[in-house]
Amino acid sequence: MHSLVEENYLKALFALSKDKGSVSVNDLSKHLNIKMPTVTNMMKKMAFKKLVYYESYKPLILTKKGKKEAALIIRKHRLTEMYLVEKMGFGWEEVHNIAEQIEHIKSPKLFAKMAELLDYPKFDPHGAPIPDINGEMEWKAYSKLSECKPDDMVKIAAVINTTDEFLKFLNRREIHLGLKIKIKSVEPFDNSMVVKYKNHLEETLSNTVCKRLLVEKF
Amino acid sequence: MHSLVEENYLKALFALSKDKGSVSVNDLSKHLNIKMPTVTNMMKKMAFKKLVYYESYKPLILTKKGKKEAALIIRKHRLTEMYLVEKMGFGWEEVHNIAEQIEHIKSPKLFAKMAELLDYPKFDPHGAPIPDINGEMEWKAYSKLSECKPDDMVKIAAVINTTDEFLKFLNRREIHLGLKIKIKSVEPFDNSMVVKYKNHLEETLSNTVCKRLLVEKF
DNA sequence: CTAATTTGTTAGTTAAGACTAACTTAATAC
DNA sequence: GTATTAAGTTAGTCTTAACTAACAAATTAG
Ligand SMILES: [Mn+2]
Ligand SMILES: [Mn+2]
Ligand SMILES: [Mn+2]
Ligand SMILES: [Mn+2]
Repeated sequence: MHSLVEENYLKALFALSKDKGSVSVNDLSKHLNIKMPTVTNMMKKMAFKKLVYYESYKPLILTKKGKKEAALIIRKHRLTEMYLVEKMGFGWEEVHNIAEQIEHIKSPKLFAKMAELLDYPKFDPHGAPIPDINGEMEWKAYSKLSECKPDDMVKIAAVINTTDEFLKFLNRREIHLGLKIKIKSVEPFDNSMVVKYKNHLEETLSNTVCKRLLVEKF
Repeated sequence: MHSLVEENYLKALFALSKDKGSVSVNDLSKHLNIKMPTVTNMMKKMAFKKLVYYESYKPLILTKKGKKEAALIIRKHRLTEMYLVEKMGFGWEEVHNIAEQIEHIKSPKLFAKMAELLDYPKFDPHGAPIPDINGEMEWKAYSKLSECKPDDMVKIAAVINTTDEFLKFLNRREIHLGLKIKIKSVEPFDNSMVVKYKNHLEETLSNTVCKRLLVEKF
């Protein structure tokens, strides 16, 4: 088994390599708030464990094994978040920090039970996909709300770059997963949007907000 | 806050000082499976933090602060066990190892929620009392089944020195908390008991077993 | 009461995982 | 194409929490 520390490196590598497929020592260092020499050291250790490909001065790449183990930790994280929201009554803005700890619990049975009680959920409370027991996961082809046009009718499918503050902001605006939104207009100078939903007939959302909302058109 | 390691020392000190009120370095060392010099070192560190009274060659005594913090960890442990059994469908023999990990989670809200959902339980699945939010707890005046006499009618109130194996043994015999038992006879040479309960009309329980079962007479 | 045994302490070592300082390689700017 | 800046590595240090070996104190036995 891996230490809690290694597990957090794995998750960070996985998250950061989303697009390019590789990560720089610098990025990883910043993401984890750990100085670069410490990261270099840990990468050598994890390379020895076949979790990551490491060569001096080259980008870091997760091995197949590393990717799978990362995905399984993310599975535990997202199952936990879903469990806390669905079965214990937490708000979606409260669960990340608890899941950050519980994801390291060693008990396949606990997470199997969560999955069972939740009826094998496919998404976490923020709309992110929950990897299956083999670490397989795929993001659906969502668009960002910021890329939509006036008169588009969309449904909120996921929230990205979620901080507690951002989620509390959405709570105050009564914006949640599954919400149907109509785009009334887009301000050309700051790309903010005026949208309509439920009993909010004219709500303005900044581009910062719109870039963090993934939507499905319908 | 304290480290996971310190928390485990606190729990061990609390558990071992049940009777005498103090613990030897040797006992603590054996209980935690940690060599004596390591324990001595840790006691000095915890004495500095005012968790334990420590003087060379004297028995270890928890401070009021140490006792309270230990009790609050035990509260988290027992709430978790109760939650796993009552809300997630685990057997009483499956929950200890999970609780051993979850007791270290830093989230007052998680445990507040468990307590609320369980309707502020007073006992864990093994009959042990759950300390309140101030770390207060008291064992009721139970007797050991081994100390009962023929023809006594008793109710199983708690199980002590619980190992998974012992609990599985009780499962096979259909012995559980709340079960009403009649003592038919006691074998004088090995103190084993012949008892009657439910549809078990003549079950023999060894003294080892009877010493681990706490009962209420009625 | 002394001897043997058990218990406890001191000193020194180790591994994990962090850090800083100094140096090297790679990337970017001019 | 050299100079500057940014990124990455090496070497050495620190803290936590473990260990062993050696010694000292306390307890128990005869
Ligand atoms: Mn999360
Ligand atoms: Mn984590
Ligand atoms: Mn337990
Ligand atoms: Mn524990």
